Amino acid sequence: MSDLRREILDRARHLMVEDGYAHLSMRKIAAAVGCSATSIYLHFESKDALVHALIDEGFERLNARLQEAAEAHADPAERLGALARAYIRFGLENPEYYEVMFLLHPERMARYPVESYRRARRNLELIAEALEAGAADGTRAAAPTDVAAHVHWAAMHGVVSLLLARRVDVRVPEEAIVEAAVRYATEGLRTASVG
Amino acid sequence: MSDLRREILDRARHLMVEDGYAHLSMRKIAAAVGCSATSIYLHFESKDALVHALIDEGFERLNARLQEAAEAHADPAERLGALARAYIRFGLENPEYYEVMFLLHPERMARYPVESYRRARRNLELIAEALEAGAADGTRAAAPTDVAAHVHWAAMHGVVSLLLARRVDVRVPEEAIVEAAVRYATEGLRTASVG
Amino acid sequence: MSDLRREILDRARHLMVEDGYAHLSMRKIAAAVGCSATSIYLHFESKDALVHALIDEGFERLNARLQEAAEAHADPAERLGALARAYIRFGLENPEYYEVMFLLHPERMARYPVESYRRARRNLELIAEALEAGAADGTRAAAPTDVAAHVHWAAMHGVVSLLLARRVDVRVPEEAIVEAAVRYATEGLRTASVG
Amino acid sequence: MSDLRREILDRARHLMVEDGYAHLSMRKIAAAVGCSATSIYLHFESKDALVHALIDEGFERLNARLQEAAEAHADPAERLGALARAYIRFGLENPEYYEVMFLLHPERMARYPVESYRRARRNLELIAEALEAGAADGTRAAAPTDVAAHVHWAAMHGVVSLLLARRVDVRVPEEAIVEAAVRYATEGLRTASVG
DNA sequence: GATGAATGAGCGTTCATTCAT
DNA sequence: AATGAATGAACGCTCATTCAT
Repeated sequence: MSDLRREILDRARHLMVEDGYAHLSMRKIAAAVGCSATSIYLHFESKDALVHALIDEGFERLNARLQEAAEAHADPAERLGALARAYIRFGLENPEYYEVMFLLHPERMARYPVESYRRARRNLELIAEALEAGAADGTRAAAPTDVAAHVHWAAMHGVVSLLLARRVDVRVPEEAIVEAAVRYATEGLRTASVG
Repeated sequence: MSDLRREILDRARHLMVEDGYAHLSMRKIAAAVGCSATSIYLHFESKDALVHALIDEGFERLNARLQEAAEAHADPAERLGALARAYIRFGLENPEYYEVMFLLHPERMARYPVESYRRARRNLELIAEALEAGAADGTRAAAPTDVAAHVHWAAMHGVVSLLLARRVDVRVPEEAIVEAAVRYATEGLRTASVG
Repeated sequence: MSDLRREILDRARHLMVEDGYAHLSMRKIAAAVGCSATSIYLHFESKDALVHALIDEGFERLNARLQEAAEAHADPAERLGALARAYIRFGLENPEYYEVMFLLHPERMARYPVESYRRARRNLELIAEALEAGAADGTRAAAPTDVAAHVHWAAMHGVVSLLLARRVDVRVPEEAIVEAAVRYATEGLRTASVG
Repeated sequence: MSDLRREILDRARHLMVEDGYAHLSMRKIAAAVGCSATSIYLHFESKDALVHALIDEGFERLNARLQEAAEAHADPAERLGALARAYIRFGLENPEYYEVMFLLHPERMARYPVESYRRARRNLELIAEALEAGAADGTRAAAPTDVAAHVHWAAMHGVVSLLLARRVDVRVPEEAIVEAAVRYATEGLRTASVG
């Protein structure tokens, strides 16, 4: 992959977290990179394509983190907690990726390649697998794990997106919320929670 | 309130859910309403003012729903569940309001009157009060309720925003996710969950 | 003349000196007056007509000042000096009038009634008469007084417009320039100056 | 310098003298040039920047003319006359430049680079130097030359601006006025005129 | 592989003016 | 005598994109 392509992606990410997706423009990226706006088109078919590339990268990185977390813990409950923590951490540490990964509605994103979304789904599967492991060893009720996995994910996503959007009262320490959310996810999905 | 003003707000809301905030423009609103772009300025000082009016309306409606839910249940746990259900329902039934209320970063929204944000905070207080009532009657551990309230809110918000963004696999029934999330919120915030 | 009409003219004048002619707008005048923009049209056919009314008023007032100055001095040289001083003073004390009276090119001012310009010409005649009186009593060479009158006028106009436009170095005292210009006009038009 | 940039400047100048600064718009310039409005922004950062470029050019040309006039005459009185004539000629021959250079109020012109105004001041210095030379050789009283220089300038400026604004009766020959003004300036600033 | 020049569409906003009441 | 509602035209400016070089 060309250096310029790499540079463009990085600058675009940073611009996005600074000014927001709405204010991301080809000109500004070019100016930040130090090349002409035209040059970007040598590496990306369009602005959409560039954004899609960022989303892809984001999912790849998130996947790696979750995979790592999952593999580090054999115990289903621990694994679930580790997944939750890894997810939130990723979001908070990579706001540039997170925003573009989840704040855009797919239907509004002209022709986003389906294949990329498949990767997104892989994250859910990691959660679902942990839940199933829990069901298998009896620490967790057998239940529709796909539903539970979505709820788990939603809880994590909610924390990340409220924090990133600065919707949380600054007097409430971020770390406390994260830890409570992780515990919440771990405990909340226990036996009783999914019918 | 003039008919046109009402019409503008309604069309703007609908356009927002169709095209997203990013693509909302005065001209498009005018076209949808069937008036000139200039006419909008007879009712709203600026585009920002129009959006703020929508946000205000949204918070007012959400508030009403939550208040109603809270008042309908004396039992803290039930009240918490009712709040969760009301919140999610509101979001899913009013995607137009929800998007503009919660998906915009406040810092990027230029001069949104502080007073309106106070109303937003009122929602959180309703949750916090239910949690405190639970702590008082012993069904719930005494704990920093502000943290717990945020986590509760985040879980609901996560469900709403993933569903609105069509991030959830269509084969998983929406209703199942909502119900699981509500139960999850009710149970998950029990004694053990917040240290 | 109706009170509102008077009020409109006055506010318009003041707005003009504050924001400049370019930024004078019917809305702003209306807001300053405290009436609706539409109401202005009950008293003035158009924005141009309003501006023309201001110009008329301005010339009327300037005329009065010059007439007064001319009548106060029998000696031609003194009269000339008095006219110069009166002219400059008028300009500096009534920047609102002066700007609109002289900074607009007549050809750019849709249909300005010729009759008003006749009043403008009367000012020149006052100067010309003083010059002719000087020629008659021998203190001044017989010469084309219309040319001399224009030059006299131009010198005064130059001082006023540079001062109003803040083109003059602030370290040079305004009063010194005015006095020098008056003396200049009085002396400079002596015998030798006009061939 | 690109051809288009040159073309834009030229057309803008001509439009300004036809319609006045107030009616100068990017779209009109573009239409006159035969390019899109957007293209102008490839050569000028903003409308202000374009106007500033015109002002700069204007001062450069005026400076050259005055410098040339000053250098052509050793005798102070002659030099003063030559400066006056050169100034007036420049104004009458370059109404487009003159308007933008002197008819705009600097305070209303948003961030005009100070450095450019320094060049404007250089013109005044040329006059002041001639006056001082006159004082030195005794043909002129020692006196505050800055005041006298401003008055001299004002007289020339008055002639130019009245003529450009077509304020002068067409029956009075322009050439006669110019010559009288030059003579006036030369003589009028003699010994007696500045105390 | 890289660029400068160019553009049509669109943006939020302001304007003078008209018209029904 | 006065107004609120309405509008078409225009404003300066930014955008993603194309094309010849």
